[in-house]
Amino acid sequence: MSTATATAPTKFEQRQAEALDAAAEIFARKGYHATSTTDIAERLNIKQGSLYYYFPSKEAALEAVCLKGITWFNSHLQEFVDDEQASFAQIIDGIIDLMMEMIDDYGDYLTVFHTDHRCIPDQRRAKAIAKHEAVYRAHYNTLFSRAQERGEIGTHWDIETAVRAFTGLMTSITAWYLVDPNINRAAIKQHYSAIFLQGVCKA
Amino acid sequence: MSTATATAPTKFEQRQAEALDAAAEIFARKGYHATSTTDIAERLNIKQGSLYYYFPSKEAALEAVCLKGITWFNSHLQEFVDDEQASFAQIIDGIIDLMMEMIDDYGDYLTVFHTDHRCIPDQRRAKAIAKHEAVYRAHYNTLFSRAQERGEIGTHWDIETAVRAFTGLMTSITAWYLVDPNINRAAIKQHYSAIFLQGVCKA
DNA sequence: CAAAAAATCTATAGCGCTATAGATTATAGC
DNA sequence: GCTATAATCTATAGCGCTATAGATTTTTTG
Repeated sequence: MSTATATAPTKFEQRQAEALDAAAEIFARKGYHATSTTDIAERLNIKQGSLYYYFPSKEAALEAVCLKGITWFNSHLQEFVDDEQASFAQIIDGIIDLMMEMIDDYGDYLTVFHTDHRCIPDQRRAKAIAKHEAVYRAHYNTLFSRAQERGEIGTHWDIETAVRAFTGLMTSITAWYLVDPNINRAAIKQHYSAIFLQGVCKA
Repeated sequence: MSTATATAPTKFEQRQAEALDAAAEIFARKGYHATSTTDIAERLNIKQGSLYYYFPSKEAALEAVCLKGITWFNSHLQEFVDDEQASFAQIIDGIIDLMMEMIDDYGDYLTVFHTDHRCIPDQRRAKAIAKHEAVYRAHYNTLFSRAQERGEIGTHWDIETAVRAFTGLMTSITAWYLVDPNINRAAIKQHYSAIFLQGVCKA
């Protein structure tokens, strides 16, 4: 019974996850370099040195935060790739929803990934993050290429440009939403979806 | 002749501008907190301490960089506000051009503003930057409201949402362009302009 | 409850960085 | 060319931060 694949998290793992949350929260608020390990420890009501029971280094914590964020997003993006029935419009709406859900539930992780993933030294980032970034781009490419083949995106569109434009819009949702979480979700979704779909699908 | 308004820059001012360029360059590459004053000094071929002949502090340098960037952009945005003849489509194309020009000529300043302006402590940022950010938003609001009054933007659009979406697209141009400066300017301009104009103007 | 393991604390070594002060070299003005 | 001013250098004080080591407290387990 102990060798089951999805074993319940140990107490250590739970606490480690709390530490990760704390790190994400403070990194998101102050930026990686501007947060001290003391800041994170205070958030957990422990002393600075005790943090190192859960992480070998501040940098490892950043890496873990970035990894958790992009892994979560990729796994959900995968679901759209797997569902070959959905229309492009449904997919776009779905991804916008997904992004908003991520902002609600993992906003700090998202922020940290966006603003600080380049603080991870190149060599480590190549190992830890680059693979996931490639997956993320591949998923978008698959979805957009498929739409183009089906005639849902004009043939004159360069897929990479369309993907860039879409992710740019996604990022601006993030920036907005994080500043004012009371914003009208439905309105954002409707407008952004309209902008993108009408821009890319018609003409 | 010495009291003329636009007096030629003194040697000191020239060198100070060089120091600003160096700071912008390194800040843009490594981020504010990750760059040391030694890094900046080396770029200028002087010793670390000598920097303080041109700036009272590292933070003041950051503030100056951010200020120069946003001031440049605002002054050019002003030109669009002043030109009441231009169509919305012309304005959007013009702003995209403007952004690309800024990326070419002041890319580092733009990057630093985007990624590090929040490193300026709140109190100082309120004094130094906030005013310019308000101008920037006001200009966009003016341009977009005017377009809506003229029927160039659908009446169901919330101006602020449209502005956000547009600036989000602008930011993604920046991110892209900075990674690969050899990209096809004309193609980007055409596609982004199309996405936005068709999304906002029709329907 | 006793012993073992886990979690946290205390204290500090050691590093790198910012900013300053005073000395030094280069430049400009007469 | 001499003097004054500008520009840069050298040296360092002093701070805050990361990471480690060993002591200590808390929790688990038999």
